[in-house]
Amino acid sequence: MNEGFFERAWDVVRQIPEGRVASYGQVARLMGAPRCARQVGYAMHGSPGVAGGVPCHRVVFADGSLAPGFAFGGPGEQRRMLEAEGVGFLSTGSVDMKNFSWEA
DNA sequence: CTTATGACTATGA
DNA sequence: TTCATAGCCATAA
Repeated sequence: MNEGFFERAWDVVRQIPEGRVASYGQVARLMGAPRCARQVGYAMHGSPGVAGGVPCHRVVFADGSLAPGFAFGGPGEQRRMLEAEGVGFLSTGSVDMKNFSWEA
């Protein structure tokens, strides 16, 4: 069951429930690599996308910020998708992790 | 084998 | 508060 590092990251992201967000460090920790947040982000870059079962749009920075410039069709697009799932945002433009951080 | 890169995070100015 | 830098580690060349 040992697949590549990337596929393991996708597997964790796949477990993120709708209307919830997780930070790269959180995903990295759940996959057994708490120091590999960067590699998780890189895995999202190489992810098959939401159509492939990897809701990379639910993965955000540790402070709730979104990935600038590398969103699906635009930085505002990712925020729009999260809002559509019920995720709340702060006036700072970051996700309200205080209430929507994935706990699992 | 070594070097370079990067959708991160923590810390300091 | 925002901006810059250092550290971390997997992948590619």
